[in-house]
Amino acid sequence: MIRILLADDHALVRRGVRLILEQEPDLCVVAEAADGAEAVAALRAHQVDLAILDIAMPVMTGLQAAREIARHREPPRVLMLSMHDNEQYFFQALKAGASGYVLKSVADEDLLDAVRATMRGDAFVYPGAMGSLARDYLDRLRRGERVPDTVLTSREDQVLKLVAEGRTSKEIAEDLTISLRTVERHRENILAKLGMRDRTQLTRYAIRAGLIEP
Amino acid sequence: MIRILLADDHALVRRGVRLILEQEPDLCVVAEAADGAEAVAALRAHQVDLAILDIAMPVMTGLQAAREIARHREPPRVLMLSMHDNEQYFFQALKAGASGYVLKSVADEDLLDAVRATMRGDAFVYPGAMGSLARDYLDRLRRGERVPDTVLTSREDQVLKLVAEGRTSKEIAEDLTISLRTVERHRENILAKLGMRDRTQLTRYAIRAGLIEP
DNA sequence: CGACGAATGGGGAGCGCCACCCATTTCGAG
DNA sequence: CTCGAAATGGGTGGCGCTCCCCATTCGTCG
Repeated sequence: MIRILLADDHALVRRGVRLILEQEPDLCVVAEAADGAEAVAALRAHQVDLAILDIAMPVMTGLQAAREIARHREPPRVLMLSMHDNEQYFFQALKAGASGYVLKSVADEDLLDAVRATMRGDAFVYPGAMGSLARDYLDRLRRGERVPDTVLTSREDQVLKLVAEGRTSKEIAEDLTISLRTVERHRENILAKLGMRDRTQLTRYAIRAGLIEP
Repeated sequence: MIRILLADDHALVRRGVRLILEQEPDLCVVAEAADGAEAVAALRAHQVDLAILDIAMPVMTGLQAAREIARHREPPRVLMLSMHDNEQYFFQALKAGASGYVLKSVADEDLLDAVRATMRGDAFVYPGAMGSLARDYLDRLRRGERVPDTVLTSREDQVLKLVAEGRTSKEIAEDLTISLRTVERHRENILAKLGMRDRTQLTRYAIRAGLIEP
């Protein structure tokens, strides 16, 4: 019997996925959560074998929750649920310690396959239409190549979130109690790392990355 | 027997909502669609009493599909499914001829209630946590007051889309072969109408409105 | 017809954003 | 211990964005 924690901010989606999962006799959803913080809390209250986390959730995103969960003594497996076939997400899920990455656009059989593959201990699972960048990445991993780490630092993530929310550099500097120049420095580094040129692209990226809600 | 068309770009969500609906003996999902264009096409092929449309879909959004459907001779009822409790969406759904507006964050019973209320011919339905602005709006409608039309013009929509994609005013002016000053004029009007102050907020709005993908 | 909104265009002021240059401190990995 | 990466801070210049002012030409609706 596989005990599952299901986290998604939309009750309707949660209910639907639960019905899909519980059509299988050996799968049982023992807890639900509407955001990342609830998910982490639920893990303390319930014995869970597998956590299925939506990426885009308020309060704490699925990615943040996965990082938190990975620090436990006996962490459950983690399957990330995502809206879009986005490579940045995929990389971050990988780094956050997830065992799989499933798109909401896949069929229900693919979700069930991913659940079983993950519980068997298979390597990183990504069923359905796999993006070419993601496939390249997994191929290179299997060949033992190391890949450049393009992910932002935690401070840059923090600044990016505020930028994408529409705050000005001055406001961000006051929030973080650092100099205006340092905020602008972080912004420059973020733009350069992501190959972008202005705030609007950062906003869309932050939404894709689950840092903010649309 | 109520025959339902279900349109959502995520197969997993579609499957889940279908399971919720078909727990009721008198509800039957006779067709599914992954975008607005498919939904409109499916209506020609099937006899449908109720169309449940997700707002955010590729190719053609649920709002565009609803406007299209409203032009039919005997249009089915339309229930909009939305991710967020956003007033702009709500207004647009109303104008597009929808009979109801249901948040994905509501419980499954609320969805079923909305389906039945809509089929009974009840006025605009909005179960669950209703935003204060939306409630005001419906109250004023019931009292017969007329409300100001805050929706953007088609030209403004066009400019907004390009702004949200990160194009500069100069680039937009070249695209639309109009003056730089006219583009800036449109931008000012858009910001004023929506009560926003910069491009990042416009980007998030455009994503919520389904004008662009994240 | 007259009024109003939509679309078009212009000038100017102020500030935020982004790109380029420079630096120091701290901390962890090799 | 040394080297690099992360975080901190400074200066300068150009251009984009936003907010004021102004205008004309169309439609449409009462």
